[in-house]
Amino acid sequence: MKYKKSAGQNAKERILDVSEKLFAEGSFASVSVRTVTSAANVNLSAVNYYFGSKKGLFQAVYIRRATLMNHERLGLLQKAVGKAQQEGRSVSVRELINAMLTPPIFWLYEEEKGLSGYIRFLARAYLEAASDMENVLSQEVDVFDKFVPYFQEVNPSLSVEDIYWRIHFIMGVMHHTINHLDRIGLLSHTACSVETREQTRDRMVAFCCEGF
Amino acid sequence: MKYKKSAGQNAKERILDVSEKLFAEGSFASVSVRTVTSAANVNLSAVNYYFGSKKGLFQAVYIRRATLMNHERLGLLQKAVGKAQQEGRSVSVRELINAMLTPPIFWLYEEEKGLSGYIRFLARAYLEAASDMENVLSQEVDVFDKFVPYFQEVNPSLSVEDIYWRIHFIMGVMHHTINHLDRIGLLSHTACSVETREQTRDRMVAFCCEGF
DNA sequence: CTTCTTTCTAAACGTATGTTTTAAACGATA
DNA sequence: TATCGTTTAAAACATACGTTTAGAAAGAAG
Repeated sequence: MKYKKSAGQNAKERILDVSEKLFAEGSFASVSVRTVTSAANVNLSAVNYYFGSKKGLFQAVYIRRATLMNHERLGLLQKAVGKAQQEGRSVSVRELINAMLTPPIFWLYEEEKGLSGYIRFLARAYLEAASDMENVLSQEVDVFDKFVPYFQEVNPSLSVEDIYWRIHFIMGVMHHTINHLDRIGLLSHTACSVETREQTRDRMVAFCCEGF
Repeated sequence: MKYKKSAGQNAKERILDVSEKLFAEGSFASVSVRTVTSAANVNLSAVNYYFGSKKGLFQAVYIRRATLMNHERLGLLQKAVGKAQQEGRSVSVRELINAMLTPPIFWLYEEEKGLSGYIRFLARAYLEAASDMENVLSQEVDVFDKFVPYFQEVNPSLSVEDIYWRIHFIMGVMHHTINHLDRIGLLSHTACSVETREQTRDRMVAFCCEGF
C-alpha cells in the first residue's frame, strides 16, 4: 500500500520552493501558473494535480512554514520569560520585541534554505485581498496576542489599546524592512550598506524599544 | 483651435479616479482594464486612448498628485524651520517627523476628494516591480533627503547612516498604517477603534520620535 | 453647411490565463 | 508478469486579458 512517491515529493517540493520565491517577488495575480511550472521543471498540470488550484498552491506555500516561525517566536518568548523568572524580575520590553523580530529578520538573511523567500512571501501576502488571506493575518495576530500580557506587566500604565497600536507600529517596521531591505542602499544613496542580520535586528529592536 | 473636451476631461478624470481606488485595493496585475473602464462607465478602449497603455494609466494615477503631497510635506518643513529660526532654536525631531507624517495620514482620512485612495495607491505602488516603478520610489526619497540635514543638526551624534535607517523605519510605520488602518480593529480584537486623523498621527509621531 | 479635430463606440485581434481531460509512464505489490 | 494506485505528459478548453482598428458621433472653426 505504501508507494515511494520519491519523484512526486520532489516535484511537489520543487513547486513550493519555486512559487515561494516567485510569490515573494510579485503579486499573486502577476505570477502565472506557467511561470511556476516551467521554473520548477514540472508539467503545467502539476499545480492543479497537487494543490487543486493556483490559490491552493498559494495557501500551501503559506502553510508549509507557518507554524515554524511562530514556534520560534514563542520559543524566544518562553526563554526570556524563564530567564526573567530566574532572576526574579519581569520580562523587559527589549526581550519581548527581540523575540518578535529576531525570527523573521534572521530568516530574511537565510537565503540558503529558502527562508528568506518565505518571509518575503509572507510580508507580501499581507497585502493580498483580505478576503482570500485572512488566515495569514490571523495566525500572526494570535502569536502577538500572547505578548500583550507581558507588555502590560512591564508597563502597567499602558492601556491594551496603546499596546496594540505599538505592536502595529512594530509590525510596520518589520514588514517594511522585509520588503525593502535590498533597497535601503538606494534610499540612503549608499550611506547604508549591507549589514549582518544581528546589526539589522539590533537597529530595529532599538528603534522599537524607544517607541514603546 | 481650442476644443472644449468637456466630456473627454470628465471621462479621463473619471478613469483616474476609479483606477486610483482600484489600484489602491489590488495589485497592478489583479486590476484589469475592463474592470476599470466598466467601473468608470467608459468604453474599453478609453484607457489606451487616453493613457496609451495600462502601465501608462498606472503612472498617470501616480503623477496626478505626486507633487502635491511632497509640496505639503516641504511646506510643513519650511513652516517649522521658520518658526524655529524665529525662536532662535533648531527644529525639533517632533516637528520634522510631524512634517513627514501629517500629509499622508491626513490624506488617508480624506475619503471625499479621493486622497485616501491615492495614498493607499502610493503605498501599494512601493511593492510593485521595482523596475517599473522606480520613479515612485525616487520621488519620495528626494523629499526625505531634504530632512536629513535637520536631523543631523538636532542630533549631531548620529551618523548619516543612522539617520537613514531611522527614516526607513518611519516609512515602515507610515506604510503599514496606510495599508492596514482598517484592519487594526481586527488585530486588536476591537481594543483599537477608529480614531481621528490627529489621534492616529500623534500616535505615530510619538512612537517615531522616541525611536529616533 | 462644410471641414476638421477630437472623442466615443463596437468589434475584433492575438495572446495569455487557469483549469480539465486523456492517456501514457512509473513503481510497488501480489 | 499482471495489477493497481500514483505520477507525469501533452493537448485542448473556455475564458480573460491588453491592445488595435475602423468608423460613428460630437463639436468647434471656417
